[in-house]
Amino acid sequence: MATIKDVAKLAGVGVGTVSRYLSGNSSISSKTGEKVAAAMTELSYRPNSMARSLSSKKSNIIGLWVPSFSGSFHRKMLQTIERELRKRDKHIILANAEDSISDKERIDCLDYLIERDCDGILMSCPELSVFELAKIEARYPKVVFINRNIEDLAEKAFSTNHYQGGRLAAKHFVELGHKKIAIVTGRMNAQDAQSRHKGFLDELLAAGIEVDPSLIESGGYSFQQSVEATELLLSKKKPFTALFCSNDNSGMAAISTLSKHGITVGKDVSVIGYDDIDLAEFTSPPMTSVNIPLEAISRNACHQILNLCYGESLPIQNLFEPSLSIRESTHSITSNK
Amino acid sequence: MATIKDVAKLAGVGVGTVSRYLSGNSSISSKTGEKVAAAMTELSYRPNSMARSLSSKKSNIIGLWVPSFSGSFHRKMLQTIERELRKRDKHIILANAEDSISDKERIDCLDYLIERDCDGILMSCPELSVFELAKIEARYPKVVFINRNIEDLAEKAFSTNHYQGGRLAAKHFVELGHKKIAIVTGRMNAQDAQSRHKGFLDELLAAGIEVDPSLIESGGYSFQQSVEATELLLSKKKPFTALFCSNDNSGMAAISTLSKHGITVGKDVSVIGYDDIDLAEFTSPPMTSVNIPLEAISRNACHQILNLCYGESLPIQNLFEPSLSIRESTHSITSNK
DNA sequence: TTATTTTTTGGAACCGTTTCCAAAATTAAA
DNA sequence: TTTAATTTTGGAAACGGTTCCAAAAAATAA
Repeated sequence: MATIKDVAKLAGVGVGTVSRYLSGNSSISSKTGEKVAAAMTELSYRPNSMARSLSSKKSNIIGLWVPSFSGSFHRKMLQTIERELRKRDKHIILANAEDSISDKERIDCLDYLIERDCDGILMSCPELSVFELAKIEARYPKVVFINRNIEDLAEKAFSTNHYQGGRLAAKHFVELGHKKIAIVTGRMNAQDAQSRHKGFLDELLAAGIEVDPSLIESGGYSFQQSVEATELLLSKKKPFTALFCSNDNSGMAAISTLSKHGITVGKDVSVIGYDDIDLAEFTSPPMTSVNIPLEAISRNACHQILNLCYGESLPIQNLFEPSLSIRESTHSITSNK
Repeated sequence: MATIKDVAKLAGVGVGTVSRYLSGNSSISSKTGEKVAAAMTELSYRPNSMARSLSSKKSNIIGLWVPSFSGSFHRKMLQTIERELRKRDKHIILANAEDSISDKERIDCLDYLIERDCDGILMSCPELSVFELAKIEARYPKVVFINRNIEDLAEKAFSTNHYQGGRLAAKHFVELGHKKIAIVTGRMNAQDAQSRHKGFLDELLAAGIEVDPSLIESGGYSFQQSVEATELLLSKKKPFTALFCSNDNSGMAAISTLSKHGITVGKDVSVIGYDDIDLAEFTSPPMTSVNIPLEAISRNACHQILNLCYGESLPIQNLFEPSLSIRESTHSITSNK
C-alpha cells in the first residue's frame, strides 16, 4: 500500500503539499496539483484512515446504540441514519443491546462504543431511566437520544409527542362512538409506552369515558405476549368494542387473535395500532395506526450529532407530531349496533 | 485524556513496559505490574484505539455489508454477528445497500467499507452475480459471503442448502397428496430464490408432478408484491390445493389474501413459507415453513472472518441443511376432499 | 528594475501506540 | 563468590497522516 511519502516522492513534491492537495482547502498551483493527482492514480493511493484519525483527532465514526434490530420500526431508523451519515463520509459502528437485561449491561454496551473513540453516539434507548441518561450525557456529552423526551436535555432528544399519539387514538375512538374500550399496553418501563398510555387515558377522561382497569393488559410490545394479552381480555367476558394496542406488533396480534375467536375486526371490535409500520396496511382488515415520522426524527438526530461533533450548524427540530393513518380496522359503533 | 507516556511517567517506568503490561503477553515483574496498574486507574487511562490501530496495522473493525435491514431474517443475522464479534472485541461498521439499484452502487457501498480500513468484510449479498463476487474476492480477499453458495469460493461462502429447502417443501406437499400446486417465487435474480425454486420443481418432477407454468407468479420477497401475486393466481380460476411461497413475507401475504377470499388456509389450500421467522408461528393458521439455521450460518461466517483476519483457527462449516417446521397451514388433501 | 506583499512549498514536529534492541537486573550454575 | 544464562526493562524508531513555520517562488507595487 502506497503512503503519502511515496506519492510525494513520485510527484517530486513535499508530503505537506500532498496532504494539502488531499484536504482540498489550501491553495495549490495547478501544475503541482496535476503532478500530485497523477502520482496518486499511478500508485492507486488511498489515505490510511487510522493515521488520519490519529493525527486529526477525529475518528469520523459515529456509534449507534440500538436496543434491538427487530421490527420495521428500527429498520427505518437504521436505514435513515446510515444514509445521512454515509452522505457525509462518516462511518457507523454498531452496538446492539438486544439481550441486555440490566442497566449495567446496557452501559457496558455503551462503553464498547466509547472504547472505539467514536466522535459521537446516537442512542435509541427506550428503557433507560432519565437519571441514567443524564449520567451518560454528563460523562459523554457527544450523545443524542432518539425516541426519548428529556426535559432537561431537550436539545439532545429527538422524538414523537407520544402523549399526543395516545390522544389521537382515543379521540378517534370517541368520535366513532366507542365507550367500552380495552388496552394492550407496551413495555411499561419504556417512556414512550407510558406517554402514549397516559395520553390515551387523558383524552378519554376528557370525553367522560373511563377505562375499566381490568380491560388493560400488557402486551410488552411483542407479538406473542400480545396474543396472550388479547386472550386474557377475551376470557374476562367483559364486552368491549374498541382496543388500543401500544404498537403494531400488538395490533397485528390482537387482530389475529380476535379473528380466531370469530370476532370481526372493524365491525365487532375496532383496533388501533401504533407506529404505522409498512405491514399495517396489509393486515386483514388493514389496521388503523398512529403514524410517527421516524425518518424525520432520525434525520434530525443525525444532524444534531453532526453539529456537536463536526461544528456544523444544520437546523434541527426535536419534537415531532404524530398523525393517524385511518384504515378499516376501526369503524363507527353506531353503524353496526 | 491521559496517554501511555503519562502513565509511564507516573508509574516511574518506560512506555514499553506499560505497553507490554497492557498487551498481557509479556513477562512483567509483579511490582512493576502493580505500579502500572495503579497509575492507570489513577489517570483513568484508556488506550487510544487509533494510535493502536496505526501502530499494529489492525483496525479491529469488521465491515458488514447488508442488502437491507428488513425482516426478522436479517435481524437474527445482525444480532448473531454483533454478539460474536463483540465477544472478541472487534467492532462492526455498517453499510446498507438498501436503495442500491445497480451493481455499481453495491460496489460503491463496499468501497465505503474498504475506505475505513476494515480488517475484513462480511457480505450478505443475495443479488450480486458470482462473477461480481469473484472480482470482489480477488480485489479484497478478506471477505466472507453469507447466504451464498459459490463453488469456486466454497470456503468463503456460508449458506443453507436452499435446493434441499425447496425439495423439503415439495416433499411435504407430495406426502400430503397435493397435485395442483402453485408457487409465489422470490426475487429471481437472487441465487437463493433460484435454488429453492429449482429444488422444489425437481422434487415434484421426481414424484411425477408438473407445475402449470401459469400457476407461478413472482412475489419478489415482499409482502405487497406477494399479495398481488396471490390475487393474480386466484384470478386465473385454475384450482390449486397447495402454494409454495419463497419466503415468510410471501407466505403471510398469501395466507392473508387467501383468507380474504374465503379460502380456508390449511383446509382448502395448504401454504408453505420459507425462512421460518418468528412470526410464522403467529399467522392464522400458524404457517408451515422451511427453517434455515441462520444463527449457525452467521456464527460460522464470523469465525471464518476471524480466522482470515486474526490468524485464529476456529473450526468452520460452510453448508447447512434446512429443516421443515410443520404447522397448521398444511394438511393432507385426502382428509378434506 | 528593485522592493514589497502574497502565494505556494518543503519538511520538521507531532498524534499515541507497538516493537525491537541493547542494557540492566535477576536468577541459576559453577 | 564469580560467571553465565535468563528475565525484565527503558527508550528509540516506526506506523502514516496533519499542521505549523520558515523559506522559496510568484505576483504586485514602487
